[in-house]
Amino acid sequence: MTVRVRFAPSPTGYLHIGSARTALFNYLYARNTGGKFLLRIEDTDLARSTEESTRSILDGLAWLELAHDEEIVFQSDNADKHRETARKLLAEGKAYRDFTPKAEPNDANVKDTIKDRARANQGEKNMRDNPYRDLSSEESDARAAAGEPFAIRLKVAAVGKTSFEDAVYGLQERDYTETEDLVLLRSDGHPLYNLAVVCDDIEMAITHVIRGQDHLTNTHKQVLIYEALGITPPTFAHLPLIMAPNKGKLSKRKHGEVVSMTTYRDAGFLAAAFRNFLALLGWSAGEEQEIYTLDELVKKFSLGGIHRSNAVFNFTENDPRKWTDDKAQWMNAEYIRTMPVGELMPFVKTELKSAKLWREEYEPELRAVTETISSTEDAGADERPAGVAVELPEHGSYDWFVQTINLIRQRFFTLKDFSTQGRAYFSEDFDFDPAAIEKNLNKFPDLKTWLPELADRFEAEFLSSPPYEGRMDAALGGRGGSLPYSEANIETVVKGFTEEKGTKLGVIMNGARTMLTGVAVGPSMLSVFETIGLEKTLRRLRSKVVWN
RNA sequence: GUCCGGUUCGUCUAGGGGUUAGGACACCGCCCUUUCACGGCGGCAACACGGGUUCAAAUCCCGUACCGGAUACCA
Repeated sequence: MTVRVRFAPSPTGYLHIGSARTALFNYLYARNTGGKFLLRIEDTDLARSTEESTRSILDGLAWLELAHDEEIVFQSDNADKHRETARKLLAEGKAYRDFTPKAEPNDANVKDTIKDRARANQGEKNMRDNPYRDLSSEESDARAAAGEPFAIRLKVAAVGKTSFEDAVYGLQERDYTETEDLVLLRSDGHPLYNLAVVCDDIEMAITHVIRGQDHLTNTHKQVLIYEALGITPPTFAHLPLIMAPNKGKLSKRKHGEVVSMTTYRDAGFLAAAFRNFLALLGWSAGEEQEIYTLDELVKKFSLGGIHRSNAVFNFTENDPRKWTDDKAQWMNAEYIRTMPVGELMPFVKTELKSAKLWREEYEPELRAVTETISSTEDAGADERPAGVAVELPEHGSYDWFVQTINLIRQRFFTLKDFSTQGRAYFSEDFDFDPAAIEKNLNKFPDLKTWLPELADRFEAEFLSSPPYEGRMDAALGGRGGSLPYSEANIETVVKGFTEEKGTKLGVIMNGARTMLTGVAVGPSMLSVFETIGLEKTLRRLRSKVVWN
């Protein structure tokens, strides 16, 4: 029997971290077993469901690249079938009409109301004391025919228990006395969640239900419905919950953006990195590896590796550096620094494009490196040991653009960094970090004259030379010196200059870094000089904009 | 309240009778270095508690505590 699993979100908000992880696990299980991963939108509660939410959830799944098989099922489309099923159970005497008038819910905090009621009823409530439970079918029919409103409830036996073997939590048992005669159909004819889910799961031939642990008690109710229908329930696998840092519930309302998938997409996270992070929240392969390709996750995933205890998703509100989980951030940085450049390149392109920093002349290089990677995919790029940095390409084997991306990504955390911290590599219009100015320039006022002097020295010594001449830094029209503008030569010249001035190398280098890139952090300054190119180096060292 | 579930470093976790209780992130220190949020090396840091069973318990059993979930004519 082929495995068929489904991800069944209710469209009442964006895709949040918990559901994203549920979707991922379903996806991994389907791919691992060669089964199907289906998607069902549980929009039974029309009042709360919105099309916008559906779209947002679909966006989130698309971003995570969790493609579903087959058509999306909208639960509301099946309402007639749900009603029919309820009527069938009624006709068979497995359900009954409850003519009790509907109690208006106290909207304020439903949860508390329910809790209070449950507490109040404690000890004396008999789950089988509904006066309509044993009404004769004649009387029940007559009252219904007379137009009296009724809900349909499942008739749960007085003695016995439901049980099922959960793939994660093991044998689960619940005495019937703990389960009320649940409502299948509302008095307005609306099918309720548990009925709808069971009907749809049967209809979709779902073999494994993988969902959050908060559904554990629903499962008992659903098992009851399966039994009434005479159908063998699927295998259930309940997932531990993802909690907020205070171990409380992670909620959209309370925690907002930090739990939304779109936040991570927009913050410059790589889907692959976030997926990797998510996979390790509540599941482990039982080994010490941290970085997994999707293929590896698919290969290694098993329900047995799912934990039983909840996991905390750590973040600190109002701390820009720790706004989300440390490990998620580290994971993303790790991917950005170590994934094959060719794989990273399309994302960089998108980022630069949206910041209006992309130039068509980068395109051929991008294509070259992307193709190189994909054509050697099986042989090398993907086989690199996890966590090991990709070696820089041979000098000159790639062009300026790829070389530069490869250089600057070493210190980046998100895709955003390419257009913010890395902006000076692609545009003349970049900002200066005030902290960098303070630390690297203002503290050494001599730099105001020294740096333009350094520019003069560069101009006298260097020739704008291969492989970085031409296109990226305009020729100096023969005014330059004769040395190639390369790291080794730059080092000699800068060291000589530093000695003349009787200062420390760091002072000159850091000052130059700030002038050239606007920030205080980056790769080796010698590489930066070379990468920025002679012409821009001269112009930026002589710039007056930061001095006042 | 009741039912169900859980509890290993701050966090994610490995380990399921004998381990110096391992890894990752974070943090701290040192090294590299012109800086740095890269890299290298190192450090800090955990079996919730109490009883059993056993030669031996983080591991098995019972209880307690704490945390979480569920208790709807919501999903």
